[in-house]
Amino acid sequence: MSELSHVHKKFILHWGEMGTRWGISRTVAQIHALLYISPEPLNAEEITTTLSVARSNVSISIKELQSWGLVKTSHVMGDRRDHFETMKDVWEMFRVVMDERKRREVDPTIAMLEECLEEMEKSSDSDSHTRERLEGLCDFFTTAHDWYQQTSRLSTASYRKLAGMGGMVLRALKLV
Amino acid sequence: MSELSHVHKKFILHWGEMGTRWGISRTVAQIHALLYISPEPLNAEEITTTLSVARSNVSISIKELQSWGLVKTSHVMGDRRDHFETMKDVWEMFRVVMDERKRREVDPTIAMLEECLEEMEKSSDSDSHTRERLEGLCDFFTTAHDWYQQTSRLSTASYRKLAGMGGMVLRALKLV
DNA sequence: CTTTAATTTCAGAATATTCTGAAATTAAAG
DNA sequence: CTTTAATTTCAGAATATTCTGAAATTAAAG
Repeated sequence: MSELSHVHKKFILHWGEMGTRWGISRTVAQIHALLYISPEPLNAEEITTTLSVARSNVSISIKELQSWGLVKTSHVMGDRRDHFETMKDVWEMFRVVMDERKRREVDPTIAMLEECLEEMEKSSDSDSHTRERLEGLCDFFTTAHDWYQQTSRLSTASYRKLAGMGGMVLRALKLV
Repeated sequence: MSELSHVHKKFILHWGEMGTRWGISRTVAQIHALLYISPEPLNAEEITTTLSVARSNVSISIKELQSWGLVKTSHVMGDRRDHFETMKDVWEMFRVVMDERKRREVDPTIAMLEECLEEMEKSSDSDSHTRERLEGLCDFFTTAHDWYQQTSRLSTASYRKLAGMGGMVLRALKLV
C-alpha cells in the first residue's frame, strides 16, 4: 500500500469529500477509505506518509474512527507498533455507522422531544399547534427507531434478500 | 410566533445543533425548526427578530432551504413581502431530505465507483483486492438505491403500515 | 535503570465556515 | 418617473474546525 494508484487516490479523495458533507473531517474519512482498500492492516507511520498528513493528525483521527467502532487494532509478530484495519463488509460497516448515529443523535432528539411534551403537559400549556408538531416528530422518530431495532440485527445476507424482494413485499402487503 | 416559549427555544436550539452534526449550518436548521412549529407562514423580518440573526443571513439560509425543497413561499393579501412555510408532514419532510442527499451524495458516489471500476478494467489492472473492495461498495450503494426507489414514493400511511408490520414481514420472509 | 521507538497531548497556525452590516439592486406604490 | 420598502450581494469580521510540529509521555528493548 506504499504507492497509491490513480484509482486509489480518486477513491480516497472522493470519500474524504463525502465525509465533510456528513460532519466528518476529511482526514478521518480518508484514513477510513485507505484502510478499507488496504489488503493488510497499516501502522500509523504508513498512513502518515501515504496520505501526507501530520503524524498527530493520524493519531487523533484513528481515535475518532475507533470511537465509531470502525477501526480495530491488530498486531504483527515482532513489531511493537499498532496496526489498524477496518471491516470489509460494507453492510456491516453501515450498520455500525447507523447504530452510532442513532445513539448520538436520534436518541437525544427523542429524549428532547419527550421532555418538551412533558413540560407542556405539566404547565398545562394550551398551545395545541406546537404540541401537535412536536408529537408528529416524536412519533416519526420512535417509529423509525422501532423499525430499525427490528431490522438492524439482520445478517448481510438477509438484507440482500429483503432488498431483492422489495417490490414483491410491497405488493403482497397491498401498499402499492 | 413573535414570542418564543421556553419549549420553542429548547426545540429550535436542539434542532440547530443537530443540523451542525449533519453538515447543515446552525441558522439554516434553526429557521427550519422555527417554520416547522410556526402556525402560520413567517416573513424574513419576523425570522430575523425571533432568532436574532442578521437579515442577510436569513436571506441566504432561506435560499438554502429552498434548494433542499423544504421551504415554500406564500403570500398574504395586501402584503408585498414573501412569507415562508415548511411542510408539516414529517414523513414527507424526511423523504425530501433523503431524495436530495441521494441526488447530491449517493448518485455521485455510485458514478465515481463505476468510473474507478471501468478504469481498472480498461488498464487491465491486476489489483483484484482493490476491485473487490470497490465492487462491494458499489454493490451496496446500488442495492440501497434500488430499494429506496421502490419504497420512496409510498404514502405516509403506507410507511406507517410497513413499519408497524416490520416484525411480521421479516418472519414471513424467514429472515428471522 | 537507560536508551530508544512509538504515541499522545496540546498550543497555536492554517483553513474553512458562518455571519454581519453596508451598499447595491429589485420591485411595488404612488 | 420618484419614492420607499424589501431583498440580495458581498467584503470582510467573527467563529469554528482542522491540522501541524514540538514537547511530553508511555512503554518496549536491552
